[in-house]
Amino acid sequence: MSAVVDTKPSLIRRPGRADARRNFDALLTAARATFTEQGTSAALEEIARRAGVGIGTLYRNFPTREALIEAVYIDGIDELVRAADAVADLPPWQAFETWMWHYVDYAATKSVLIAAINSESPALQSCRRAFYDAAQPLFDRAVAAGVVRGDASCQDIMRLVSGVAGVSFSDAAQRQRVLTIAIDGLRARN
Amino acid sequence: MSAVVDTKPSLIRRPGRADARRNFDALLTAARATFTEQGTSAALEEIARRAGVGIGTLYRNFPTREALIEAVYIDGIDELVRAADAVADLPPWQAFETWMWHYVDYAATKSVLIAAINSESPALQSCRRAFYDAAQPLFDRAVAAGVVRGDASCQDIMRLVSGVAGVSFSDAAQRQRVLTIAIDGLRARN
DNA sequence: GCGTCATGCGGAGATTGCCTCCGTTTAATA
DNA sequence: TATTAAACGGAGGCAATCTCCGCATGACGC
Repeated sequence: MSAVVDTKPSLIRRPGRADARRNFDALLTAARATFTEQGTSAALEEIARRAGVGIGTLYRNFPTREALIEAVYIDGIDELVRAADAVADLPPWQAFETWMWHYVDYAATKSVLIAAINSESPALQSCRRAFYDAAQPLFDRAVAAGVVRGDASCQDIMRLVSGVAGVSFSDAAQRQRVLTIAIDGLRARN
Repeated sequence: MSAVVDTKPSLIRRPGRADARRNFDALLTAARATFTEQGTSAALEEIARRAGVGIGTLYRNFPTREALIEAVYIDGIDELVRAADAVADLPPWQAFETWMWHYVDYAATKSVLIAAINSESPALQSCRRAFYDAAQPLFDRAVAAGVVRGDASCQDIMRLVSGVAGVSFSDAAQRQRVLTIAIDGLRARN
């Protein structure tokens, strides 16, 4: 039996050795910050520097820039999946809508990352699956209750919303307005 | 009075001298192809090589990578603006919808470019304006006829659709389905 | 504790792409 | 055809990417 393990359940596989894991996490944190500030073409050497490790360590953990971006992206999905539990006891439409807004916030900040990675990678595939598994029950319940249109799959809807969320709006009000139209359009016609 | 001018009316300013204009167009064509194949971080030297010009010529016409991407992007808007005329004599909803699908096709191929440019650049601003000027009449007519919901602006709707179009779908059928939901959601509730 | 060894570290250096600069070439005009 | 303003293009300096390998260190059995 293993002792107390890593804090995160995590969709990403972290290294086994303590120092390696420490560096891995530091890199991920530094990468998230740097990508957010400077975009996905930020210098990898700076990320290594910020993380306090050598460039060699960065490349050992993430052989390509894409692998690093992907890891940052995937890392963020965990919380989202967990957020699905938190809304489970709300009424169908409310649960669905609330979580959808969570998702919107996430997709907005991460759309830059999505654009920079090959979405066919196996790691991303399984990550997406975990994500849809979290979304599906909320969706099913809402459709069963007749509050969400049933002529589209859950996946369809997630893509629709993520697409809209990824657009760069001129101001927060417009973003709110457009997303409201999009989400509102998902309601079943009465 | 000037003699017969350039073929394109164009939102982009092309150089005056014949050889320069030839190179400018060749670069734009090469850039479009290369960016489509390899993404926006493709080697600029390769683009120059494909266009059959020196790297110096590329940089003279497009001082930064962003300027080149922007030019490719803007270049594509022209056709879209012209397509708005072609649908002018269809019935309101049909005109609106048909053009929207034109837009969808455009936005899908160009979403990668949008992500890579600073959308606050003045050239892009005025380009966007020309674009909205083409869209607005179609939208107004559709709203006046009561076939499109009036609680959103034309701009709101374009952003919504472009966002959805930019998502990478697993197959064409899903893309079709999701976009149909999005566009359908714009209809006025009966 | 202590030895051993597999695993991870990190930076020097080769490679590749970015961008500038300036001597040469060429289209336009009279 | 001569003049000249504009454009051409690639050599070269600089910066970032990525590999490689000798050194360091955490894990584990004793």
